[in-house]
Amino acid sequence: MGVFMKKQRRITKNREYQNVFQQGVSTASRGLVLYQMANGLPLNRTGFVTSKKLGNAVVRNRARRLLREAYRIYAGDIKTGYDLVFIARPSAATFDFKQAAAEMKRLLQRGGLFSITSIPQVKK
RNA sequence: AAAGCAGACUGGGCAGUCGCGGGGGCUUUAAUGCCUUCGAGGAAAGUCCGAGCUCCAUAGGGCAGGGUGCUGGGUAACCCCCAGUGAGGGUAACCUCAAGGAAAGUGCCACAGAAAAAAACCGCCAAGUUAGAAGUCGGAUGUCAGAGGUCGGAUUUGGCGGAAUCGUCGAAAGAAACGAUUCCAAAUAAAUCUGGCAAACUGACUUCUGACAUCCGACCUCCAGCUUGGUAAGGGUGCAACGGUGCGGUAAGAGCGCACCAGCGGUCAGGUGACUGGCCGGCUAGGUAAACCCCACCUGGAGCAAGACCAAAUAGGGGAGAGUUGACGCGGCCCGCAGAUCUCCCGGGUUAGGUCGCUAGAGACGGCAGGUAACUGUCGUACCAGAGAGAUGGCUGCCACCCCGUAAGGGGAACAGAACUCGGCUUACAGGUUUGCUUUGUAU
Repeated sequence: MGVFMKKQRRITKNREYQNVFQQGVSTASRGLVLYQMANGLPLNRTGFVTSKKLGNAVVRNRARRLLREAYRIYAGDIKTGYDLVFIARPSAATFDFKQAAAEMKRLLQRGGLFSITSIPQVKK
């Protein structure tokens, strides 16, 4: 469980982000945008984008942390081999943890990323 | 107790659980895994000053440019801090100040106002001049009133008055004051002679006095205009008007004189100094230097994406020596440095790929000593974030705080996130704790 947020599992290069944005598939909800693209690797990599439209540095840091925690809930239930980029839209600045988790679950479902055997549950 | 002033501190706590980044240890070739430990702020913010550090020439000389600007101290340094001085504000505690030079020069001072620097618009005063008015005095003429005098003729004397000439005056025209001569006339006076009855009213003439009118002259006063000069007391304008107030003084005024005050210069005393106080002096100098400028002091540029090393790909260079020209470059210019080209030697540069820089420090905490203080010295203690698409978080429970509600309960909780490191400044900030002081009120 503890390996899902390590550095190898993160997208770090600007070039990789540009690849996902240009070649990936996007899904959007009121507070989030998800870009997904198969990466050909035996693991998933994630990136979280919080632009200055959200607010000051404190607001951006909190949004990114909430998204990371929310992703941690579902990481074990997702198909492998994808690069995922979550972008926070301005309304995400006021999210609490439950709202962030619900939004992410909807996006992952609409992107068809949950494994067939998994039954997604919001964990305590 | 209320209101206020100046500081200091704090910025939810505890527990459980799941995570993240760094260090250390164990295992492992490595990865992985396990254990342990550390992990946001008073402003981490704005990036406004000052430094360290790095590269450019070792950061050098001159000019230009920039900065600072009461004094003394502190500091690695400062546009910072401390203690003072001065000015302004506040009843006070206390607060504020870009606070050198305006008799070095130049400029500017909107509108208004005569005038914005060495000023005369109004006003005030004097003299001259023109015209007018009133008054007083004198003269001439006329009228009126009152009082008085005179009234035939001749002669003599005196002589009012008038004319002419001459002299005096004047350049002259002329004037007519004085003198002389001549002539005219003679109201009338006196004397003598003589005539007549000679009176009164009226009348005529004349003298004096008064009043009135007109004219002339002189003086004085008033008013108006003009000219010349004096005057900065007053008016009005303005942020500001050529020191202020008072008394004297003057034609009117004025530092023209004096007293006090402000300011200036000198001197003495105190203070390291800014400055303060006393005395003396001559009497006056507008403001503006965040206008140019002058003076004193300081000041090279770029910045951790600095910069150093490594790796792969691509395929360009670098160093040393000589050296015309001095193009390009080093910081805006000059000097200077460096330098086109040739010879020799060597392996580099670019690309946000990696590693280092990169967290032991002008540091933190505590004690002691020095100092009013800023701060400094010394001793002790501990090691206290270090990422790189960027860690420091999620969930749950209890307690504490604030708001709503009778209650159960519900809701809220500021400003804000390290990015090479320090010292400052500025700005933002819910609530809470605390120290000293001031004013007012109450009680004793």
